[in-house]
Formats: sequence, structure tokens, C-alpha cells
Amino acid sequence: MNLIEELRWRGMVQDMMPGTEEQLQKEMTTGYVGFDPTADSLHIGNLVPIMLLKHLQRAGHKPLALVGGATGMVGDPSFKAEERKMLDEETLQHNQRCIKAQLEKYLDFDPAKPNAAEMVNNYDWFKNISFLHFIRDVGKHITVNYMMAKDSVKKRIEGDNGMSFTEFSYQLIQGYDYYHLYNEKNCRLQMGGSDQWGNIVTGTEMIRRKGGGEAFAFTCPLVKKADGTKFGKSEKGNIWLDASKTTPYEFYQFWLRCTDEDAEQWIKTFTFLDQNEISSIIAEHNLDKGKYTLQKRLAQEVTAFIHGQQELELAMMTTDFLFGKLSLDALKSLSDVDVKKVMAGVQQATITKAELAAGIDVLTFMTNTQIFPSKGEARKMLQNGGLSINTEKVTAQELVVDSSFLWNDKYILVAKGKKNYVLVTAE
RNA sequence: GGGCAGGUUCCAGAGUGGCCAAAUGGGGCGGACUGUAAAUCCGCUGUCUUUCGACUUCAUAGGUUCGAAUCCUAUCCUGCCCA
Repeated sequence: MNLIEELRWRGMVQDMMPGTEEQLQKEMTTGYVGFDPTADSLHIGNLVPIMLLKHLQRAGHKPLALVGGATGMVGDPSFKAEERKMLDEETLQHNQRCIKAQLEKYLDFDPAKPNAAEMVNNYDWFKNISFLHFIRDVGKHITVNYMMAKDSVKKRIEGDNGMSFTEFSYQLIQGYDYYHLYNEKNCRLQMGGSDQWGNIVTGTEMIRRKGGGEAFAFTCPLVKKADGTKFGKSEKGNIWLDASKTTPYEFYQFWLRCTDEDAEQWIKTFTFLDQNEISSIIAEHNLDKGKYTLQKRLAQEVTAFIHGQQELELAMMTTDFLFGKLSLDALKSLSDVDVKKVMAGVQQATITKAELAAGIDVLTFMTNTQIFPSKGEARKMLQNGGLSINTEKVTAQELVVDSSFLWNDKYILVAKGKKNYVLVTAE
């Protein structure tokens, strides 16, 4: 199966330039995707481009990961409602380094291989281009009419917030990236989310007009939840690939909690399982949906890919203790070292033993441990029936928490809502 | 530079002197039901606080008034049209 066929059944092809498939059949092709250095870690929204590069490499082609040091300074306006905040250069550089380090974990950069992945940063070629030079040599080839006709731009022009020249020029910058890579790295393919189509086409157009060359591209549909809401956010915000921002347990939970509908699509998009295997998993899932066969497999595959097998196993174990058959009693029977390990992914809090010995009321307990920022909020949660300690629902705000709540002599397990656990350690 | 229309709580969007912490919808959070799903229903949703109440909000700074998101002045920002 060729790359495009593979991506097609996975539902990962939206738009494609004519001839792309033929080009990929013909020879080993270098293709690239850009990553914005908007934060110091990638998040699961970036997982799609990573998967694209991965598939490209598996199909024998050469992936280029472009970190947008230059484009990040400008900000992509495509389909956005308003201009985003500018990051200072120091932050951008820090972000670029972090992202680079992450990408290295997911692609094969072994230089011995002919299709080894490579990393490039567009800041490297933009830093030496002057403004005059750019508008003369690059801007000359693309008309404003052409640029304004893009849907991605129209939205902003017709919107309420306008669009700065800086943002408007974004597509030229991204377009020039492609032109540059076409010349320097013999890059013939650009991939990206469907929101990038406009920018990508500007690139191929530039290659055609400026150099008379031919370059290809395809885009992947943007991942959304079945209910149309944004993908990749949880209550706590973004789901990051960096374990110190989103623990492997939380990461695993994110995938486990998705709906049946989403899981069916996502297992195609975010795992490398083949078509047969996926259909049999779905079939099995449908026999007893309560077993979470589909979500579990999805969560396992993705967590293992991002965090590795060991972290996955710990995350699964944590899940078993908190939600599964293993109860609090089982957790209590673990050694201290094991408790720490198993609970590592769960939100942590501390309290002093002295405070507990004296006994404190629940609300103060919740604020002192910083589980809640204020008593008012803790009270609200309690009144809503959303608060429990050691798996027992707290019903009275007069409840006094003292040393008798400790298990293994140092832990208290607090839950806010059904899904959010906090392990309190007494010191 | 000129004319016009605007800037309201997470978002959309009401409110044009007291009844406004501010309608309604969405989103978020919590609960019931379930499968840690979906749908549905219920509660909460400025901050702090034991229902009382206190404090800070309606672009910013001043002013009028017993009292202002609402009126006045200046400033900043945005859109549209004209130059």
C-alpha cells in the first residue's frame, strides 16, 4: 500500500495537489511539515503532523521537520479570529530548542539511513534576508489579489478585528520556506493541517513562478471531536507531550475518556495499527462497550508511542487503582515505594502531620493543601456532592479531618468530582 | 486626516441613571443516570466569606449625580466609508 492509500483509509487526506501520488510512487521524496514554536512543548494537536512525518518515513521517504523560528515571530493568521500575542525572541528560542528535543524522540534521525529525518529552522535562512531583498525577490512573484483571495485570509479581512500587514505577509514567509527547501533540500512535498492549505499553495505557486519547478502537497483534515468542539483540551488545558506538563497518567486518561465515535477515528489517526486489526478491535468493542476495549487500546498505543512502555504500564496501574477493580485497600497494601510510583501521575498535595494531629475542618484542609484556592470553592464542590476523601463522599462541611484519615501513616486520597484525584501526603 | 459605528463578565450577545454582579444562549465545572462514553435532567459559574454580607468589575483616566455599564470630557483601540 502506498503512502497516500495508507493515509486515505485512515481518513487523513483532505486536499491534495494533482500528481502528488505519482511523485511519491516515482522516487524517494523529501517532505516537510512545520511546527510553530508557540510553547516549550508540543501538544497532542501537533501529533497529527508528527504522524504524517512518521508515515512518510515508514513509506521510505525522507521527513523534514521544520521548526518555525521565523514564522513563529509573525504568527499564522489562517482562520484565526484575531491576532495572537507576540512572543519575545528569547522565549521563541527556548521553545525551538524544546520542540527540537521532543521531535528527536519520535522520528528516526539515524544519519546512516538514506531517509533519515532532518530538522530545519526557518529562522536560519530568514535571519539574513533583508526586508527590501524579500519584497523585491519574493513579493514580486505573488500578487496581493492572489493572497487576499485565500479563504484563510478572507475570514480575517471580513471579520471585526482586521489584520495587520505582519500577519498578512505570513503566507509569503511560509511560501518562501517551501521554495527554500525545494532548492536546498530537494524537498517536493509539504504536508499539514487543512488550515494550512492556503499557505502551502502559496509555496508551490512561488516555486512554479520563481523557479519554474513543480512541487506537491496534501493536507490532513483537522482533528475535531465528534461534537465539533476543539480537540486536545482537557479541564486542565492542553494535553502536552512533555511528561512534566501532562503526566503519562493524565495523558493516558485523556485517550481513555474519549467517546466511542472519536475513538474510532482517532485510533486510525494516532496509531499505526493496520486496517484489519482496527476493525477487529472495533468489533470486539461493540460486543461490550462497557469494557472500553477501543479506548483502552487507543490509549495504550498512543501513550506507549509518546511516553514509552514503562510509563504506560504505570499509568494503567494507576488507572486500575483509582477506577478499576483494585480498590483503595489494594493501594494501601502496597509498599511506600510502590505507592509513590503508582501515584506519580496523580496530582500531589501535602499537609503537615501537626495540622492533622490537631484536626482541621474539611474546608480549611482543602485550602491548606491547595486542592482548592478558596473555601468558597471547596464549599461549592462539597455542596454539589463532588468531594470525597478516601473514596467516601464528604457530605458535611463540619467534618474534621485528622490523623485517623491517614492510611499507610501518611496518605489521604481526595477526589474532586469523579475523575480528579489528589494524593495528599502528610509530612 | 474626515465621517460613521463600536469596545460589557470565558465566548457570543442583552442592558441606555437606581429593581445590575449585570438577561439569554454557548462553553466550563459538579451531580443523577451510565460504560471514567453519548443523550437527558438538575445545580454552580466575578472574588472572598458559614445562606448574611463585604469587595472589585461593563476599554482607560477624570467629571456630573444622593446614585453611572448607562450622562459628560479626554485618551487608547477596532471596524466601515471617504481623503
